[in-house]
Amino acid sequence: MARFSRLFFRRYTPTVARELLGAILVRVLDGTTLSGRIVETEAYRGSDDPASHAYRGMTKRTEVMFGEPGKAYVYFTYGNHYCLNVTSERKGEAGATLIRALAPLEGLEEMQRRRGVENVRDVANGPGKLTKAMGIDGSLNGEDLVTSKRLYLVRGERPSSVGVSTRIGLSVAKATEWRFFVDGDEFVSHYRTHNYRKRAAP
DNA sequence: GTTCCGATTTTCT
DNA sequence: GAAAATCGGAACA
Repeated sequence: MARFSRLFFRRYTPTVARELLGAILVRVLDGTTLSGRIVETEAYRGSDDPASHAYRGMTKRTEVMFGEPGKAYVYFTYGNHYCLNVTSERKGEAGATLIRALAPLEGLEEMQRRRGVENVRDVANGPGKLTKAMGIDGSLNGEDLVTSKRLYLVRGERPSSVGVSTRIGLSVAKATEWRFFVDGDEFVSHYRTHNYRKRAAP
């Protein structure tokens, strides 16, 4: 189970976001291991990306987006949900990939319990859903995914076909196609309404 | 099946 | 004071 190196994350964010498809997100919680295959991501950058939290410069919240690549950026939104991102670009340059959906692997029953749903498809097919399923909250903001024992990423089989679309839930930069997903995967969110557009080369 | 709407609180202006 | 990288339930078809 090989992890990604720091250098993997120290690159152009849309590239990192696309190459994270197929990787396994692992959460170790109270001795239990929860994991899932990443099937949907979105890229956010800095001063050239109006949709990014980092667009107007560094604030307390966006500090980690400007820091060392390969760390967890966890933020709270809509008064209810946490979202998990992985930082990228070199130190000083803002960048993060939002993990939007997982295909559950290990610890499915525990994740179903945490989510309060039976249907496997509904366990982690959204950014707020997967953090709840895996017990990820603000205490993991800044966690180093390259070295952490409680939250990390391992390499997985890359999908043969990758879909591309605009990002979801934005009021600005609506035309930028920085959402990536495993083409045809049942665990991708908004699978009927946003799985359109051209496909990127594998 | 799709569309619409309210919840709830942090963050930044 | 407004908006928010969302979710789930209700209504409708």
